[in-house]
Amino acid sequence: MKYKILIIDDESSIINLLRDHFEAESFLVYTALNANEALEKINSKPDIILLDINMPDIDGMSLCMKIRNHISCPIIFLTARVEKQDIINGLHVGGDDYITKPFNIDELTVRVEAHLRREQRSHSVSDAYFFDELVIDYSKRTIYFKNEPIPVSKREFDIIHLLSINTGMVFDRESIYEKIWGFNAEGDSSVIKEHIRKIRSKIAQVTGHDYIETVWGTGYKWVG
Amino acid sequence: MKYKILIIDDESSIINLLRDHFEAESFLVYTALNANEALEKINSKPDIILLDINMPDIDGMSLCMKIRNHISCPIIFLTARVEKQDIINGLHVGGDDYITKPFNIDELTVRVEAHLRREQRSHSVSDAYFFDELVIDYSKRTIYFKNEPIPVSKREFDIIHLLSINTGMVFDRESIYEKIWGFNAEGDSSVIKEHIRKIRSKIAQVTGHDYIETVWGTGYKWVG
DNA sequence: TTAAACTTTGACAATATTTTGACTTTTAGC
DNA sequence: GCTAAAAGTCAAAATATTGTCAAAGTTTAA
Repeated sequence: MKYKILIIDDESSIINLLRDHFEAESFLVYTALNANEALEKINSKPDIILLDINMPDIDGMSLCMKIRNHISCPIIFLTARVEKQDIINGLHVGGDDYITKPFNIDELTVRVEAHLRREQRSHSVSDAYFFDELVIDYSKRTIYFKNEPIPVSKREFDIIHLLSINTGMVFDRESIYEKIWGFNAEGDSSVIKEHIRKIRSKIAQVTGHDYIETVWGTGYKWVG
Repeated sequence: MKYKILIIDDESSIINLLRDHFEAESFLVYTALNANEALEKINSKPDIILLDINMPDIDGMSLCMKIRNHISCPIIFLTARVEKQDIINGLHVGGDDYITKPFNIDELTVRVEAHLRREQRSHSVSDAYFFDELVIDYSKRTIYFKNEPIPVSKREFDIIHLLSINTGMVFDRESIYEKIWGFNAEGDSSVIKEHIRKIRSKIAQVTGHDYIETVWGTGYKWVG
């Protein structure tokens, strides 16, 4: 499986340089010259993102925030060497990284690979959640009750996944829709109602218990 | 910068195991074998705390409360698998987490890292307000008393939220109405009377205490 | 290519909440 | 104590949100 990398920079010379390099390293490369393009390309679910925060027309930090609302992969920031120290500190956050321009492309590659390895390690662990006899195995995308699988569809599993790894946290229909269908998906978040109904019916049929609680006026949450 | 982790457990074998592991992961490790030590070590301002709630001489929950009065970092509870369900539920309050013993150390590490990431990203100190046994968890939009949720409606929670994050500050009905319904909402701010009544009744029924004080001729304020 | 499974849609029913208004109680000042 | 303004109470009406169903559209797998 090829890793997907998204490169966001307003200088096409840099984009081309990086594209050539990472394609040669057999990455699947996506690129964006501006914020709008970047947010569109997010839907391709990249494994890692390179983001230039010095683009003249764009506030790199707020773009970063928007990206963070949709995806949690590592982001490596490309910054000018003259960047203020407080910005640099802000960037070095939670698994993210930065590298100053002009950069050594080998160093960049090493960092990218380190992040991907680390991400993979963290995903390979803790890949199932247990709620008594209900087991949600995220790597197999399967739910079990007393070791018997409960068949659910793709969308249904996506919703169960989102809610259950955030047990207790309330999601409104809009944000479930945005997170799973993609932020610029067109359509009506009221489909969620129907999916929730199916999920509840399938799980309750087997377990006799409703794991999804409606928070009236707000959304739904998983209760363990 | 190294992350600081405080490990509280009465079994020194577990302490040593965790110390070795987290030092190898380049954490700065602080440890405590009992409640007093724990409260002393709090002054080192750890970024995350691991707390065994099954210590024989110590009530883990009340220690947790005391810790909460000093610091608002995430706490991961180490619990026995046999712990009662209502305790488990209570632990999920305020963005905290729990892991059952015997635990997989990689899974523990992943959770620790996830919490540190989340904390950094959201910049938010803690998304919950603790007063004695009453906990208002803003991200979950839920109120708990002794770990039992008290159901409140959307508007009710909005009002509780506004008042409680500004404990002691008096709001007149007009300004509550403006802040929650929107400044150009048409309607009568006397609805607040009714909502306040419902809130008081719901909370008092469970806690026996009225957290909203009427300031006659002026408005209402939250009293902690 | 076809059949089955999945996803989406829209109308409507079922529920829960919010608001209203008439009424009672409490309060501060006279 | 008396009074007027402020706050509290209650139940019914109005409104908003969520649940359900069947049918149509779409994708997937054999």
